[in-house]
This record gives sequence, structure tokens and C-alpha cells, in this order.
Amino acid sequence: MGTTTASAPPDGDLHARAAMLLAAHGQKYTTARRAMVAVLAAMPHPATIAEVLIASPDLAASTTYRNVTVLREAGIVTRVSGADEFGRFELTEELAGPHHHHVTCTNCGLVLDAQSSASLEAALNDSIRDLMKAAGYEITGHRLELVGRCASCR
Amino acid sequence: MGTTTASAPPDGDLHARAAMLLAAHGQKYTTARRAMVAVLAAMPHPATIAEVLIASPDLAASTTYRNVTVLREAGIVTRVSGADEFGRFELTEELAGPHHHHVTCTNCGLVLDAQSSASLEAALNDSIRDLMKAAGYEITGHRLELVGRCASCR
DNA sequence: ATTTATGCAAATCGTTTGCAAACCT
DNA sequence: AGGTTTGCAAACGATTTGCATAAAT
Repeated sequence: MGTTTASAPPDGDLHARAAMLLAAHGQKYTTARRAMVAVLAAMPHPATIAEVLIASPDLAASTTYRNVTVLREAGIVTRVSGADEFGRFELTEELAGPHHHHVTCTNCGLVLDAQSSASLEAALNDSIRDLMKAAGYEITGHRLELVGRCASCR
Repeated sequence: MGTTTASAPPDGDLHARAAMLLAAHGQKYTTARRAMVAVLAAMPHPATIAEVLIASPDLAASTTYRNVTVLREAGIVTRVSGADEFGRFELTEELAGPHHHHVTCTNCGLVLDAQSSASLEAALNDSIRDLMKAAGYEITGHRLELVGRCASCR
């Protein structure tokens, strides 16, 4: 399990792994769900429901809303909060890629992925230990959001 | 300007400073706006619009939605994205307190404030320089969100 | 074959907007 | 007084839900 855990799995594994995760939750890997996973995998950044529907026009909106819930419960997708009111979704780090953070545009709401450095992660983990005690929370993860204006909005 | 910048201003200044910021944007510090600022100042965490309306039942919802926009434009309030779809609002750091981060509950969406350490901030600032170049963003700030389950949801 | 997911259309709910009355300076 | 803000009610738009059909194992 050494090196495999930290790196992105080969693309061919993606759907097979998604199917397994769904099966483990008593759910099927249907066409609509596969389509959604494919869209999210192809996106270079977390996608809104609207973006998913545009990328995959045959999907019904209601089905997509229902499936995002199912995929989240199965640990395939996570929700990312951006600057605006729209939820954004991406494949979980465990499923599709390494740990990363986000850069959010205050003007248009666009969210891009950004890699974190080892030193930053180390500092984060140090601080997290302290903060979880202070807040009485059981901390399960962290999310760093850089805020600014994207290239098109500058 | 050394020490004053980093610490929270005395409470008595709050409304006076809010009034100045609004005036600088050609806006008035009305009763409804003062009420909203007071609610946010009293809250130990970023508040949803619903929470503001509960805390200040005389406020009309429409007015509150309009005022949150005005207060944001004046630099009095910022929007915080939590785990759920509801926007949360708090007084800006410059107005009401020192730089801090948030701890979000994955179960109930509650967001608490958490102080950051100097070493973490240093690491953040280092990384930010790199990331802003890579992403082509003009970075104006950062936000660290720790994710977990709050004391009541554990 | 049987259970589960889908799609359409209607219902829901948070948020926004039009407009007349109340407010502030 | 004069322009702005407020509050109500209606409009809006994203998300959710009911139910009959289609798909999956």
C-alpha cells in the first residue's frame, strides 16, 4: 500500500473503483452515474450541477441531483464550497487524485485545483492538532482556499 | 500602525467604524443595518441569514438580503462558505477581529472560528506565493477550513 | 422477474424584485 | 423636502419530490 495510496490511480481503474464503492453501499453503477463520474473526471476543476448538465445534456436534472447525493454517500464525490451559492463537486481525492486545494475567484466563482507543498501540509497538520482540541471537534480533514481573481476576471 | 492593526478594535468603535465605512460608500447606517451588525458581532460564529432573522425578528427578510449585499460592498461583512448550501456571514477581520479560520461540521454545517498559529500563517504565505503564480490568479486572501464533526454531532 | 433508477412535471423553498409607505439627513 | 431604505407581496430559480416507465442485476 506504500506508494499507491498517494498517487492518482490510472484512469482505467476509475470506473471499476467507483462501481466497487457503490456496490459496497448497495448501489448500482448506472449509466447516469457513470456519465457523471466521467464528466467530473474530465473537468480540470470542481463542477457545478449546471456544468455537469451542460457537459452531459442527456442527463435529467432531477436524476443528477439525486445521484450527486448517492455518489457522495458512497465516497466517490465531495462537495466543494466556492464563493457563490452553487455547490461544486469533484471526485474524492482517494478515488481520483492526490490531496490538493482550491483557488477561488471572488468575481466569477470559478474554482481551480492547486497543489499544496509538503511544508505547507506539515504546518497544517501541526496546527490541526491544536485546533481540534480547542474547538472540541473531531477533525477529519482540511481544506485550504485561496481567494483572488482568476485570469479572466483580473 | 504596528500593534493596532492586528488586534480587535474595542467594541465601542464597532458601530462608529461601520458607519464610516458605509458613509465612504455613500450609504447610510440605518437601523436595520445596525441591527444586523450587532447580531453578527454577538455571534460566536458566522451566521446564516436565517440565524440573523431569528436573532432579530423585526427585520424583514428582503431588507436583510439587500443589506448583506450593501454591507459586503462596504467591507463590513464577508461571506463564508460552509458545508451546506447556506451562505454564512461574519464581520470582516479588519473591522471586528484578528485573522482567523474556520472549523466546519460535516454533519450539521455549523461553522466555528479558530485561531491560526504564526507558523501556520508563515507557511501559508510561502505557499501562496507559489500557487498564485501557478494558477494565474491575483491572490487577495486565504481561508483555511478544518472539516470534522462538532461536539454535538460526534 | 423484481427491485431500483430514471424522467417528467408539479411542488418547495430560499432569494430577489416592484412598488408604495416610512425613514433619515 | 428629497432621496433612500424598508416591508409586503409577487416573481424567480435552483433543488426536491411523486409517480409511472425504463433499466439493471
